[in-house]
Amino acid sequence: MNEAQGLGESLTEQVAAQLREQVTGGLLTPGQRLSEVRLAADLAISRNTLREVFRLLTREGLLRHEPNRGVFVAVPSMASILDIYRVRRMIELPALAQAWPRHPAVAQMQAAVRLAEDAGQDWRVIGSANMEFHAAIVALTDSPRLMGFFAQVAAELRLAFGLLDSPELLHAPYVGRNAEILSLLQAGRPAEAAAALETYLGESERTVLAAFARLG
Amino acid sequence: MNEAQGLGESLTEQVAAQLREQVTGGLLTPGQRLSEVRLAADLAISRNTLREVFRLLTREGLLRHEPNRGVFVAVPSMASILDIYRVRRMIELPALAQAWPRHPAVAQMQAAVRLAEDAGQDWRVIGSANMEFHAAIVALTDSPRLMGFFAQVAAELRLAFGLLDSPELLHAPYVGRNAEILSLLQAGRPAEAAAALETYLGESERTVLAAFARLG
DNA sequence: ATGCATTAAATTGTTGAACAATACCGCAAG
DNA sequence: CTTGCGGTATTGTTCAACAATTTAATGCAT
Repeated sequence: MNEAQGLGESLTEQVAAQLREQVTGGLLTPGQRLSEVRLAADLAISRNTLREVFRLLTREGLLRHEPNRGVFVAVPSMASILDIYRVRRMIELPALAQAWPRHPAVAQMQAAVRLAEDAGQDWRVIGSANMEFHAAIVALTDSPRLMGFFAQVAAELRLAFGLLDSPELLHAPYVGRNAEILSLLQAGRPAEAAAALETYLGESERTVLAAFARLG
Repeated sequence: MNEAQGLGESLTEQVAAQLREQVTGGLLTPGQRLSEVRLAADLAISRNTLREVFRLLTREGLLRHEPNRGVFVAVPSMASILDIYRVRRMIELPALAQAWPRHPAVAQMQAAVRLAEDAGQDWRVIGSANMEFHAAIVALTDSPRLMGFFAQVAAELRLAFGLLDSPELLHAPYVGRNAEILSLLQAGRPAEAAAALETYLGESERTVLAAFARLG
């Protein structure tokens, strides 16, 4: 079990990234139970290593661990979505309002906008680019802790998105807004950019909650 | 290895709590290397279980993991302290400013204040009570994500405190301020309470940074 | 002595098997 | 229909082994 080792990264972290992708990408259904023996066999790793991965992703909030019962894909609730958007406001708004318009992360924001604009109808790429845009906003703070925390929360949100029916409606309307926020920031008007982001988040939250309520 | 099982909690989490306490309590020196075989023997657990614990605490920021070299107790830097206080401001100030004066967490705040007042000269208890006070402030938000994030950051800060020489100076001056903040909140003046907390955090940060600079 | 390549020892990374402890499931009895 | 009981599957934890890598030691040439 040592063929395609990804240079420096331990197997545990590789598999963690892989599983993270599968969970947030919707390949694994929320609530689904993950059998240790079966999943270990599927991933071609040992059960012990898989348990290390489980501990990682459980702390990230993507998996839920019930003692002596197993681990399950976390199932997003209305409360968790409300909480996530609250955290996003608390982090993203000050980050943007206090931003230095020539911060390196602005380039990341621009790259994410371009990526979304050139993505055509591929909502998967659009969604990913959208999240990169907001991660770049948080990167404006130069705070490793905020960036890590946001990445975690963003992963949880992606998990919730995967539960909804029409994902294109959740991302597509916002690529234009991202571009607007970016140009406001580049024009040296961070306060207005933050204001635009606030309405953005409000609408996004409403959309997500509505789509969520439509499921029961 | 199944004598004093702590009712429901898995052994991994028990040991994680134990190690967390040892790290934040200063029993383990920052930078110190933690040998898997030796520590596993000391804790009377298997190496595999210990590795699960390592993964937990590494993600919490208390340990650092260098591939193929081992795990070390994280060593706080000036940058990390600055970052931590920035996060604290961002979380605690809005939490207090928007607080409902009759929120259940107010009781926790009060309990922490009393505990500190009755602690005499035991700076260990005072420091612990102080942290509980601020955790209670975050609990005012009813946000599980913010609470978890704060707990993590607070643990990192305790780790940094352990590095400093006169810990009583870091906590003792602030028990009075905590009481003041609490009474302002109970009096229905959360804005003023938040303002008091802001000066509190500013002074505390300056004190910590000064003590830290005194080490090199 | 100093610098450097090579070998040996120690440690981490990962696996597989084993067993205990717990939860799950079907079935019989009341 | 519920309760109690056993059998089975799964998780929790340990142990022993080996591969891979780092660290230390050794010896040699300068």
